[in-house]
Amino acid sequence: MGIKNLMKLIQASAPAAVKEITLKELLGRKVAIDASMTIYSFLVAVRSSSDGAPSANLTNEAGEVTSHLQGIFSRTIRLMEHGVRPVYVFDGKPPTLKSGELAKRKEAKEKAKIDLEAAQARIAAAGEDDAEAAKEAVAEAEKLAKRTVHMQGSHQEEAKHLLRLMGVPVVEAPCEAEAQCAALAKAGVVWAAATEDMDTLCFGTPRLLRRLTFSEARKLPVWEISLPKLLADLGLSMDQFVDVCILCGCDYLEPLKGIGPVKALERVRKHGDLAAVIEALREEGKVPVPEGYPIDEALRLFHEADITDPETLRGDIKWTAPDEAGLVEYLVDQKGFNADRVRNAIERLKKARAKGGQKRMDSFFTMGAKAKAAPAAKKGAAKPKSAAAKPARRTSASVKAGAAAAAAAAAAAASSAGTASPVAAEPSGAVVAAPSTGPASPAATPAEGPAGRSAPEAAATPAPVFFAASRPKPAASKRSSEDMDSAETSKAKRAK
DNA sequence: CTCGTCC
DNA sequence: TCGTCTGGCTCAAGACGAG
DNA sequence: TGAGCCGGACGAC
Repeated sequence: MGIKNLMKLIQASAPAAVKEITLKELLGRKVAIDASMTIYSFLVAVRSSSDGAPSANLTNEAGEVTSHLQGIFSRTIRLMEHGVRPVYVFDGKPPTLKSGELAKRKEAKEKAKIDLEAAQARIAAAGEDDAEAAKEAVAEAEKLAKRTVHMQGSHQEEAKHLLRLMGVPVVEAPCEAEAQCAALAKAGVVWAAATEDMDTLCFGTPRLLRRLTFSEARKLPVWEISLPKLLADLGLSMDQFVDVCILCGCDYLEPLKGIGPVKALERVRKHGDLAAVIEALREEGKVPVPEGYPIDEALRLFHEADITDPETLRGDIKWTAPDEAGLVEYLVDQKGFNADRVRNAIERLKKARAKGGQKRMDSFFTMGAKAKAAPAAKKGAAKPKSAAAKPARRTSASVKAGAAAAAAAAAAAASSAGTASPVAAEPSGAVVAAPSTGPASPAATPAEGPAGRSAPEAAATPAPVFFAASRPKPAASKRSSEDMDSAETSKAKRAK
């Protein structure tokens, strides 16, 4: 899943697009979560071992798997206790161009299954005689079992049922959940998409949250990746960014031998767009490009992804009171959960709902902007990717001097643009080069904050910092909606 | 903090 | 020679609380 | 499955 090595590329060439944030900063935020990935990770991780045997998922007495329910239940409550308002987005039908990728995964899974059976046979054969061999076989079976984890439709349906009982909104995407998450974020229906899948950036989410898992500060901080900032620092338009990602290797298209992230970026900067890059590669003849290499279709999947118009979902995305009796009946009676724990959790959930429901100060601004933007939203049918889009600026130096210089140049250019006006930092409104269904208009993307906010920060740093793990806090800058986010209530009071 | 439990 | 890509390898992918 | 690490291949300079 995702774009190969994209995170590395970002860390090398646009590190400032990634910000470490705490859960506190997500208070009151609506966040779209890819449900399938979440469920899958719970199925893999939530296991329990019993005396010597390889670990297995949690189950009720009837043998039905409950790991995903346990995981979703506790994580959702935990998030809501921090004031996060999660929306779970479920996959629909996968696009046909993905079938190659899916077939590959299926094959790998079947192989793992065969290996697993072999390992299990070895466990049995080793018996008590050879404790050493048995232990080894168990360890191997353990790993293989995780590789054979297969998510079933029933798991998804059960998760939906649980979430609905909890009063947490569920969205059923027509196709890929990632695309729907991005559309929701782009339209401002949610504040960000939370997923590990970097594809979501290609689908145009203005904000991507990674590592929104885990409890409190116990582990790693959450990463917020800003798309406008990323584009500015890379010096790419949205279209060009997608081009780079496709060249790096995505689920839809085999990557080209000899082209990695560095060359992908270099090439797109040099030639302007994907079609031109491919053409040049064919002419040069050094990198083999397959005959019917379907770049147009891959482009279409990203630019015109099959999604439900976020505006039609806006009204349904609500956090309602949990159905307490329903939850007890489902989790305790049907799935064998501990009654006390469930009741306790429900109490926490009810309290948590109140916390997340508090209106953020900036919601006022957001709504104002949206109201104005709405009429303008209906744009004409999507242009077939304007190849005419000028290659933003091609520094010939960057090709020569490598990523470091390129990043420096890009960062400098971006920050100077950014300080002039927060809006200008959003490159050409490319972020909202919406798919045909996309209702988003530039102004409807609320609080394109990160670009505006971190631009001054970058300007204040004379030399480019490549692994800026700990950057100084940005000084409070101009008042805009995003400043309210970080400054919270104290700022709000002063503003009064 | 580690380790065992959740179902 | 250096930078970049590749292929093989490994590991870990949850949340919680009792002690 | 992805992400980090590493020895080796290969092309650019």
